[in-house]
Amino acid sequence: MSLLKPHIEKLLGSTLSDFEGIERFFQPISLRKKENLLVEGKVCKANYFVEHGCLRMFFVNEKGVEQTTQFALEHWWLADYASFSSQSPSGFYIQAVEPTRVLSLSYEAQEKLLHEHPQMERYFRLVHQRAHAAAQFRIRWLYGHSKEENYYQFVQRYPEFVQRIPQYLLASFLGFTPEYLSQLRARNIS
Amino acid sequence: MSLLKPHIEKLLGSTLSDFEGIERFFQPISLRKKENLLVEGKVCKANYFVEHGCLRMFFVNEKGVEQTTQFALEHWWLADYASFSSQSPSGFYIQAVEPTRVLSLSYEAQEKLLHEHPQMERYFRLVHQRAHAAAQFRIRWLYGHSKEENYYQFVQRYPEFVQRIPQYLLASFLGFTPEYLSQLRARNIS
DNA sequence: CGGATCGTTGATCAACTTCAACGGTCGTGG
DNA sequence: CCACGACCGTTGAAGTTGATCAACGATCCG
Repeated sequence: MSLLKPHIEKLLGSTLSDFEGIERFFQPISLRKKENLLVEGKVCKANYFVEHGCLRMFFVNEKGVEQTTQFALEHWWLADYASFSSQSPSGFYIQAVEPTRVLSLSYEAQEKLLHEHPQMERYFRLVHQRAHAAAQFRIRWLYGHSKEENYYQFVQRYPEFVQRIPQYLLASFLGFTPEYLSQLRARNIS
Repeated sequence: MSLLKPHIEKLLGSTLSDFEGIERFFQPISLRKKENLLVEGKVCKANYFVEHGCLRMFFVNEKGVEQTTQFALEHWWLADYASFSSQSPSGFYIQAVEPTRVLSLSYEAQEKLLHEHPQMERYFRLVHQRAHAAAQFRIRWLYGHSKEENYYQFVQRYPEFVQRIPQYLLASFLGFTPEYLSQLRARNIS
């Protein structure tokens, strides 16, 4: 419970007097590597705040290959928001990349939290606005460059993260095959 | 001013008694075809709600080609939220695809609106949550299929919209060249 | 030790781009 | 109202990018 309070305070720009009243809506969950928080076909019952570790969101395409669409590190919220909002079945998986600790805010808990603490509407408005901005940036990035350029830019921008995850996940996230990633790496060990 | 009130009421699930108090923060703007609301290098000063017509967001890549990343039709909000949130220069353009009428909510006006009408925090939280969900869906869609499949699915899903916009914009949005789109069409007039 | 998982390498192949050229249409100025 | 130019869509040839498939080596973990 060490990261959430400062995160809320940072976004709201004020110190929280009643964090206990907010905290009680969250449930901590510890995940082992490769453990799932959500599987395809199930409803995304909660919104997850990463306290420690790393989550990824992926789907399985028609060829049976996992396609990673998103990672979430410390401080980030993750859920399938289409599924979460309407409490309908999801087409995604959410899985721990490494041992991970999250705070889970269930759909019902979030409703009650927002009702009892209306200032949290503002917090989540800002969280989603930021995520929306990040998505716009991401889409631009996907359009703007070849896959090779994408790779180099990503490595340059997030070198520590590239160290942290296996290569096949990086390839999956960048939208190409592990074989192609190997070729890029081979070319560049110059 | 006909679309905004029902949209707010729909998301908040209640009727608005004081719409006049909200309305006054918005400024209507009429745009001719190809007129710009935002150009690269300028700050995205407002958040735009489309009343009638169609906007597109695009950037110019290093080859000088316009890449369309987003369209906004009636009921949709559009802004470069990274630029808007921090009032810093944008890397995007926002342009009218056809004669378009928007309601503009400037950054300062939005701040005041949210301060005076805190229930609007909930409204914008829901707007951004939906947009975030749409972005997740969009990213999945970009990853999931070849460009050819993307084209067919898009035409099937939004046939009326495909009629409405020129082909070179559709190609730009789908992430390929107008020439390739021509080939796809030629193949498929079967 | 043995099997599964991960990364690598190379050959072949399909998807898509690029470039160049052409025809139609639309709108604007004369 | 016509003519011209700009813009848009089309076609085809050649070139690139990245996928696929198959085989192999290394490493990790039981």
